[in-house]
Amino acid sequence: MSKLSFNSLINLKLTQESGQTSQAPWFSIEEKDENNNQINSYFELIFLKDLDNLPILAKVSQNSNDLNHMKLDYQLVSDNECDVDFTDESTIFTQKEIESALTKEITKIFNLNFDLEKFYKHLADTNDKLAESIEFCNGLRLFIAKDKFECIISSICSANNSIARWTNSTNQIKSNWGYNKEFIVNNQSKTFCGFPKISELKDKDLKSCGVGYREDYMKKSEDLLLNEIDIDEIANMNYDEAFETISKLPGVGPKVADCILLYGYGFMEAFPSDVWIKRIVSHLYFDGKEISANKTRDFGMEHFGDYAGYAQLYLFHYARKSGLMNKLKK
DNA sequence: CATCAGGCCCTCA
DNA sequence: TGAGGGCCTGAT
Repeated sequence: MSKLSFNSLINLKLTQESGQTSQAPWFSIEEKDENNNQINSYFELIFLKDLDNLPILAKVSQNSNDLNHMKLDYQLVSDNECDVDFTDESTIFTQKEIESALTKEITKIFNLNFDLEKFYKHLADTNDKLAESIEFCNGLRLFIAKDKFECIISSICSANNSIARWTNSTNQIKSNWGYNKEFIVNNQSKTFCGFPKISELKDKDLKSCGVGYREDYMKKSEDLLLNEIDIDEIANMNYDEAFETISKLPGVGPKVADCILLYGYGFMEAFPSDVWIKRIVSHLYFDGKEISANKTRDFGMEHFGDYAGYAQLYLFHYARKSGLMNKLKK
């Protein structure tokens, strides 16, 4: 077992299960430690871009009463055990290289470099209405996409859709056409799937995965991403440029664009405004007077600045946990 | 059997 | 520039 660990404030379970749209929650198991504290573990197949897209199964786990620590273990594809065997000849990278790249990737995915305490202090100092959300959201972090293309396709899929159907569709796309690999997890065999590359999804029957009319949007977006728009180049743009560029994709309106920019690229100033954020913002900041989605977006970006992405995440979760959401239901 | 879901696109003032 | 109707499909 490896000894990799992280020492930032994070509520792993909350972050995984708060319904963020960049990706479906990872495969999870719950265990108890010797003191009967709950330990939450999450598994996912990660591709290390810095190491020729080396596939690796990551396991992050956390003791539920210690939100300042998180543990990281991993398995290579060639292994069937939880311990890594670096004598395998198929492994052309050193243990150090792998662990360094994996640590970097996990840090990105769980947004561990973001200073949560500073964000909380900012809310308290400015006496923002969102300050009371901290009690419901302590340790909640953005769950950043591990694959930009996956984020784009699944975000297009999320529009006018239910979470259950959205999760189902993306999982089917992965298991049908993505890289599949079996691992032994918790003493049983389990298949993990990566998301297909752009070219691999080109001529596939996406409708069979239940995406409905969105298939058209996805196909045309794939064409653009293969021929005109460089998916990685967007990361080098400023927010406005990136928003304009990603909005060229069919099926990508303002809300989906901001989701992709926030969760796929880490643009923290994005404020994805769906119908719920609209209702919550109207209630909390406009005295209940209903405002449009566009105006909600303008307000969020102006009011929260570089904290807009986190503010949106906290607003949503706060409303859900405090009962406000039920109250605003129409 | 209707209605609706964590929007987008298109049309028409 | 913005308001409003239609839309795949599975769940309820």
